[in-house]
Amino acid sequence: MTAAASELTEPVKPLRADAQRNYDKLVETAREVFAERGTEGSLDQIAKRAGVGPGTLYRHFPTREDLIGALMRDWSARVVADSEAVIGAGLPARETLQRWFLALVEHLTLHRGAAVTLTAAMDDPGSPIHGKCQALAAANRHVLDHLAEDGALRKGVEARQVMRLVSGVATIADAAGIPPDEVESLLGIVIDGIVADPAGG
Amino acid sequence: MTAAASELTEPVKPLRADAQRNYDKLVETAREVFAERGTEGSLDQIAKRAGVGPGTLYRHFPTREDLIGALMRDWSARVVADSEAVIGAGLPARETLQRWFLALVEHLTLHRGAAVTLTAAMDDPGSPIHGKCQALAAANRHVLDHLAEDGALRKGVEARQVMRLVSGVATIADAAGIPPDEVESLLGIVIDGIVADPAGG
DNA sequence: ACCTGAACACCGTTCAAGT
DNA sequence: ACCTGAACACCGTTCAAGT
Repeated sequence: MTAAASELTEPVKPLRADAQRNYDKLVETAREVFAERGTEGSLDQIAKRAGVGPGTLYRHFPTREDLIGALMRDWSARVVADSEAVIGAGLPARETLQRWFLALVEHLTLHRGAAVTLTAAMDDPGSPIHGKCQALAAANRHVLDHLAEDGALRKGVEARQVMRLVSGVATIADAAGIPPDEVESLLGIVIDGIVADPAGG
Repeated sequence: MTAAASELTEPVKPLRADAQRNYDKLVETAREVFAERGTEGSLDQIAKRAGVGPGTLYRHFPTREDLIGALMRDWSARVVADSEAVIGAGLPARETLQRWFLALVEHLTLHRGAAVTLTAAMDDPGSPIHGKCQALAAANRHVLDHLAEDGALRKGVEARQVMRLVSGVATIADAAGIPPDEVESLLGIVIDGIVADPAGG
C-alpha cells in the first residue's frame, strides 16, 4: 500500500510527445550504459547514445540519482513481492532468511556500484531515491518481524542493522567480485548472528 | 617478519635530492587532499598544491593506488601491532573480537572511500597495495586462529570471510555516515555469528 | 514547453622540450 | 635523471538561442 503510493509519485503531469520520447529513450539508454559501466557511467555518453543534447538529459534528470530513480520504476514493487513470497513459503527461519538475503543482495546490486548508493540513500531523506530505499527497508522489517513473532530471532536484533549488514555484503561482493557461493557463506554468518539459539528464546 | 619484509620493498634505490623532495611533498599533500576529499580526491590538485607539474606526480606514482600505497608506509606495521596487542591482552573471546574488529574498521577507513579499495585489493594480486592488504588479512587470521585454539569460534568460520564482513561494515559505515555506537552494534552481530555457542564446541 | 549545442571549468594522462 | 607545462580527450554543468 505505502509502497504502491510511493511508486505513483513519479511522473504526474503528461509530457509533450517529443519530451516523452526523449525521456523514455534516456531511461532505456541509461539502463544500458549503467549495465556496462556501473552507476558511475558517463552521463555524457548516455545523452550522446540517446541522440539528445546534454541539456535535455539535465532537464529531465537534474541529478544522477534522479536518473537512477527513473530506471528503478518497478523495483520497489518487485522487492515487496519477493518479501511476501518468502514469508508465504512458510519455511523455517534459516531458510527464510537465506532466501530473503539473497534476494536483497540481488536487488541491491541492480547495477555495479549501486549498493553503496542505495545504502547511503536510506539514511538521506533528501535523496531522490530515498522512497524506494525505504520500501526496501520496510520489506526487510516485514520479513524480520514475521520471524520475530515466532521467536526465531535473538532479542535486540534491529531490522535497520540487519539491512546494513546485508548491504555491506552486497557492496563488498560487487566491488571485489566475490563468487555466489561465498556470498551465501557470508550471509550464513549474518544469519547465525541473528537467529535465536535453540536453547533460550 | 613477513610484514616487515613487505614494508621494506618500498623505495629501494636512492633518489636525486630534488626528486626526493618532490616525492615527500607529494605524499604529504596527498595525505591532506585524501583526508579532505577521500580517496577519489583530484590528482591534479595534489600536484598543484605540491607545486609540481602533473608529469612529476605520474613519474613517481603511475597509478592512484601507487600513491595510496605510499602514504600507507607504516600502516601494516600498526595493524600487526594492534593484532598482537589484542591477543596479548588475554581477554575473553567476545571482548577480543570487539576490540579487534573496531581496530580493523579504523584501519580500513584510513580515508573516506578507502575500505572498498582495500577490500578489492585483497583479492587482486596485481594491485600495488596488495601486499599491505595481505598483511591485514594475515593479522586477522592470526587473531582468529588464536581464538580458534581455545575453541571459541564456530566450526567452519573462515578468516577470509570474517575479513570481508568487517570490510563490508567499514564500507557501509563510511559511506552512510553511521555513528560509532551503531557500528559497534553491527560488529556485535558479526561476533554473534562467529563465536561458538556456550553449549556445543 | 522543450531542445540544441556552444561554452566553461575541471580532470586524467601523455610527451616533447628543457635542465 | 628528473622536471615542466602544453596538449589531448573526456566529463559534468550551464545557458543563450532557437522551434
